[in-house]
Amino acid sequence: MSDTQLWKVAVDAPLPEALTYSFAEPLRRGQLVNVPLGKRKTKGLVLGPTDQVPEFQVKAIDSIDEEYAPLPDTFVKWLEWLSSYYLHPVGQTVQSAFPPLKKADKQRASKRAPVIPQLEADKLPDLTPEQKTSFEAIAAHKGFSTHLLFGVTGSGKTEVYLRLLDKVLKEGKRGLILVPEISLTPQLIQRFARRFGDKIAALHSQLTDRERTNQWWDVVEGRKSILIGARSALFCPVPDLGLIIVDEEHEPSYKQDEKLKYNGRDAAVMMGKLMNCPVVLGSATPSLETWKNAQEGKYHLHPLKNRVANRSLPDIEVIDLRQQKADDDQQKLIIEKYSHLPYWMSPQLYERMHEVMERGDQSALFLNRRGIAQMVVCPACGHTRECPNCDISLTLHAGSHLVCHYCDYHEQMKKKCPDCKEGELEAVGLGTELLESDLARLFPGKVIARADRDEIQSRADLEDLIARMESGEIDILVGTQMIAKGLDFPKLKLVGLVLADVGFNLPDFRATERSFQLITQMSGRSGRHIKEGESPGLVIIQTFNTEHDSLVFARNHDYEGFANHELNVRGALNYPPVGRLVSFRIQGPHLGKVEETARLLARRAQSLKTQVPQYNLVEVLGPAEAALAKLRGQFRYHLLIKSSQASLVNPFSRQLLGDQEWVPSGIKILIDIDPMNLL
DNA sequence: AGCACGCCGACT
DNA sequence: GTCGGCGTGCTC
Repeated sequence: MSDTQLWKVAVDAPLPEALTYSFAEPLRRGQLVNVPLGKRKTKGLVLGPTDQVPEFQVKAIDSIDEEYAPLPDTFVKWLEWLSSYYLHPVGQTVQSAFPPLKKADKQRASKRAPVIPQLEADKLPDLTPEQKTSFEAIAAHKGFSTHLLFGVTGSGKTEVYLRLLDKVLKEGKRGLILVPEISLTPQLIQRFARRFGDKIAALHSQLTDRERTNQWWDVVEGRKSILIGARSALFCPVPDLGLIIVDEEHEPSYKQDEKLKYNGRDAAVMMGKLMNCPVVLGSATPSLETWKNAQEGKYHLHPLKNRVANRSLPDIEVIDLRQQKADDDQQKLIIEKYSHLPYWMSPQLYERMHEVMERGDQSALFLNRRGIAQMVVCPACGHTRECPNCDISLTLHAGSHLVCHYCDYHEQMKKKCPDCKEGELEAVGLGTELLESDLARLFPGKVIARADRDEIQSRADLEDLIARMESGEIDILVGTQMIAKGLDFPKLKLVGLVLADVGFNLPDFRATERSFQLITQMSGRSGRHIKEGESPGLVIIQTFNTEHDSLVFARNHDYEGFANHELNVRGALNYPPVGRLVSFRIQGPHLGKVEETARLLARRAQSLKTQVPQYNLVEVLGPAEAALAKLRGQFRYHLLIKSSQASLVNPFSRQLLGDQEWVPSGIKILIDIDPMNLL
């Protein structure tokens, strides 16, 4: 071997570490190179030179990929942090930093609408005093600092973002704004396009590979100075980054739940730190993680307490669904009068819907369950139809279709119970499809639309629905939480949560937080355009548990009260954000082997605890069958690692997994650092 | 992730 | 006999 330099290269393969290659010519960290790997060729990212001469035969890098200039050092650092923090193979982490196709050599005319529309410039609205204060306080920061823009819905957070971006642009820097995929609608992009014209680029899941590639180059080569996108937009190396904004920072969808299980919000804060620029997190219902950081002074808090134009918050009315006893004659009369209502519709909700529609306004009903019924049960033997691949009951849809909501398995519902062959299967439960058909009966002649994953499959479907809501064609909208977020309809004056309990009882320590957020978001949909003097919008929440923590605080619009209360609850058990959590999932096609490996993992964890003194602050929970014990033919077990000492969980998890040579074949172990979903 | 090797069932 | 099914193992 000659004295050619050795390099650490992160190759595109699921290897825990970078591999060592030689190259006779000069090379730079961040450069994409072509390397041989086994019998094939692949791409790799140069992480840096190394002096360590390995005992095996080192291969040479084939060539430099001339298409890409080396990625900036801070950006490579960010990729390395992602890989090490989330325990994901470094080679597969760095691949996301490149566009899917080769650079286009000439612009070809596309039949698709442009990614960013050309629009007339907007004139600047005046800032409210609160907006002005927040803007100035954030704008005073040049280097890394994290800000929580805590603004109730309708308080004008977006206008603050726009002003901050405008300032950053005037300083010759670039801005990156992350939004949840679901709210990355043409309306939002239009709003940015009206302010910043052709300086905008966008990256989201609806783009073709060619559009994505072109947007990437537009940003990287500086033709566009603001990038707006879903969490994956973080992987576009924006030059001269001066500001990162994460809108709706509490959204669970910022967490990727496969492959590299990163949280876009946390990764954005780390990027701000490495790029030395401010990060603004915006929310009406901040995650407890962010709220805690703001309370402790790690993040700067900027409250926006008032809605613009002094629109008042809607009234929240909680309806107790527990059956009322007919004690007296008057009660009997009332029960008699409303006996035609389905059990899920309270007389109060029914009357309010009538009132709203008589005024020509719209109502919307939410229920976080699709279909007609959660399950079909045989009344004779108690048999429920379950998915053959997943441990979950099949949901009844129109046309007697039974569907698995996890793997999309379909079957036709049989009349007779397939188990005892005697009873006739009965539908139990409630779903959006059932609401829709009941409503059609209760409000004949009214236009009812449904918005759930079955009905709204593409962006075009959603666009169409939005247009029909805006034009006032639709009287009643029924949907899952798909429509709880971000939508803004002037004539929507009543929002109903049909059964709040669906969210209360999920097997997840964040269930109460999620409920609070959902209720608050829903209230944000109602009466956004009330004029001075008009009565405020109305929110009706139906529940069997009127005293649930999330309701008690949400009905008073008391986020701070809720957050402080919930932080105490979490702290008592060291749950995040007070403690840290890592979830290990053990899965495979044979139950016995999965169980055995889960127990082996737990034994390794217990023995690791005794080897390092500080690890007595680490709790090992489980192993236990996962809440979703079987999914797509794979049995699943969980092991949870919890600690009050945040810095311990990552090294503990890394050591626990070790070289993975102890893992038997046919078993996969998936690690989720800071999990959002414990199913 | 690929791409090999390797060891059993049904094919011209 | 051998073509190919996908379980198992390795990649500087």
